[in-house]
Amino acid sequence: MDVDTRLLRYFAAVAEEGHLTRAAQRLYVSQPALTKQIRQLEAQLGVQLFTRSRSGMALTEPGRALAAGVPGLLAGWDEVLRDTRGAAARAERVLRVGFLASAANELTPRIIAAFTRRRPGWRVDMRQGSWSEPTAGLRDGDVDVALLRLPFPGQEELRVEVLLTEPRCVVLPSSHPLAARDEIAFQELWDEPVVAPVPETGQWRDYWLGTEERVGHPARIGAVTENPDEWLTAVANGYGIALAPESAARFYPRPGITYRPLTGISPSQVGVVRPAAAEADPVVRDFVSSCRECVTGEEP
Amino acid sequence: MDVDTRLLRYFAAVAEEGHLTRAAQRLYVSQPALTKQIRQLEAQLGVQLFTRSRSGMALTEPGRALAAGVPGLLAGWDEVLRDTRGAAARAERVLRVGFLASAANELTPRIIAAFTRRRPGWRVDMRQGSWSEPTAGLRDGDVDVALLRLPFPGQEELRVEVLLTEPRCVVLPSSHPLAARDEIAFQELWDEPVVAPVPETGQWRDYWLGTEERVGHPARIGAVTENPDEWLTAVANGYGIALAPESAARFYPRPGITYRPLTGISPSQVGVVRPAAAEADPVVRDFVSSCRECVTGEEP
DNA sequence: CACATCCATGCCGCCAGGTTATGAACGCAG
DNA sequence: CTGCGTTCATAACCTGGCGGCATGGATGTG
Repeated sequence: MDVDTRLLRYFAAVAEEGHLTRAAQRLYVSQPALTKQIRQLEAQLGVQLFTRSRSGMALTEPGRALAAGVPGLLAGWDEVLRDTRGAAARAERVLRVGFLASAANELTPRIIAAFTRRRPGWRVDMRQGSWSEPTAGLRDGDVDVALLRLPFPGQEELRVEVLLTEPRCVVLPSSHPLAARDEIAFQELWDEPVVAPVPETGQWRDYWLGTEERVGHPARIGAVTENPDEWLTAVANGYGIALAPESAARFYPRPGITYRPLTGISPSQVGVVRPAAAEADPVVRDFVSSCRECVTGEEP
Repeated sequence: MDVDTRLLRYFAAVAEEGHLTRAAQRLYVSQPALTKQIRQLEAQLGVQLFTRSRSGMALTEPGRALAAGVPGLLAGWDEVLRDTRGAAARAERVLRVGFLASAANELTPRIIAAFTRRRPGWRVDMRQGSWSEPTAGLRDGDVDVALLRLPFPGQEELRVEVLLTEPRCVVLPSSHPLAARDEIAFQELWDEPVVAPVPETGQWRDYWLGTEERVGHPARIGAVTENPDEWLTAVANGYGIALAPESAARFYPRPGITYRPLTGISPSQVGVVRPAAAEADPVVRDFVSSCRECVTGEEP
């Protein structure tokens, strides 16, 4: 018997949530669509998977059996998918490099140039991840190596090598009173609402909220954003201020946005990150070497 | 990314066959349909899986990666499916009993009655398997226990208990010269074409061709059939003769068909069969006990 | 008793998969 | 060289299924 993995995901969602309605909104489909799908799954299997009631959908015994197996199947499929895509990238001589916002700043093109010198015929694919995925796809095998700002969650199980350090500054709406100042102390911003990344980013979020430097004074969240564009727009619209690396002033200038130097806050670091397993991959090693080469002296 | 397992089966077939056209006929779909599906799979993955040429479809490197993973996924799904159906059967108090043709003859209803006495509230589901599946679904987990004629392929890894033994006879078209005889020696039939089961049945097929008793004189196959109906029809139409258990004369009488006693051939045995793992299942044990009870004396 | 919250149903538009028929490229035999 | 058979690709068409909206029915709650 054949099924679509989508149908399995539907089933898993309903099994987890215990409610058609809630599962439906989590899956971004209408509730009737889910009703139909689940009923069809039951019909195809010839098995009743749920007992319906006013208070939701409860798994039956065979439903539990299916629910026990489905996550493993989906994980297996995702893994095969990644392996296939990885093989395709290698076969096409593509190195997939993940990053979140500005990657390694002005260093980035130099790194790519150095890598291309080492590996003629290879191409570098720069892939910007969303902030809800703090490793830019590295943990899921969607990229081979990543340029990330530290710290980020899951950092411990990955190989990290710091490339550069730069001060953090503050992003203000140009209309903000402090925007006129030449330099600002972080403490002056403690009561300002902050435009923050999504909660999944864990310590990365804390870092950009300046939690450590607030010594217990909690940050007030003014808006939650998924990527640099949303983030700048939110600041420009006055939802709050934000911390940023100094280079953001060069990479993300924008009308209505003002960057100002900040004191009383630690600098930001950018590192090159790869899974421990990739240590054996000569192409990844070459990329890391290229990063090192661009950092250590030999400036143009 | 989502896929239908059907699509994965398509891919696996093409990968194995190396030809779109051949895979298409193996899958019973048209070649254009396969073309479209495979191209769509490639498009969804963003990966070229095959290199096309006049002489077929050859896997690319990423194609090989996918081909390596897909069989495991499909096997995993089939297993989850079986577990779910098995759980459903247990939950509904259904014991699924497989058989191929006549099961345990007149004993069958008595066995079911005895089982129902031991397990009130349980229902027995008798499932006739096709001859291309010699264990009637036992090996695939489609049934919990089976009533089968011995020997059959794969017998060694299953628990078998002989229930009854009965002579084998011959099935002839009524118009056959030998149909007039009261008793026939097997040797007289050596040159007759035989209506045989499909080749997958292995030693089961050999047994019903009488290979052992032919001492090297090979059987001539007159027709290949999948189930009792096809088999009797083939005999009635004169495609050949066939061996059968004596009870077939009672269970499968049919105009144009004559059963005659046979000498010079070993008798047939029926056994109750279950996987070693089912030894722990009290319901299966009760069924086996019921079989034993009906065999040992205590006739009505 | 009205209301909120479940899931189920009916209707409709659209897309994806299948089929048949046909085309294009190539190898092979006469 | 030419016709035939093989391969995969393309085009036109039909249908079934999926998803969306609106609504209904059952059940507990203020």
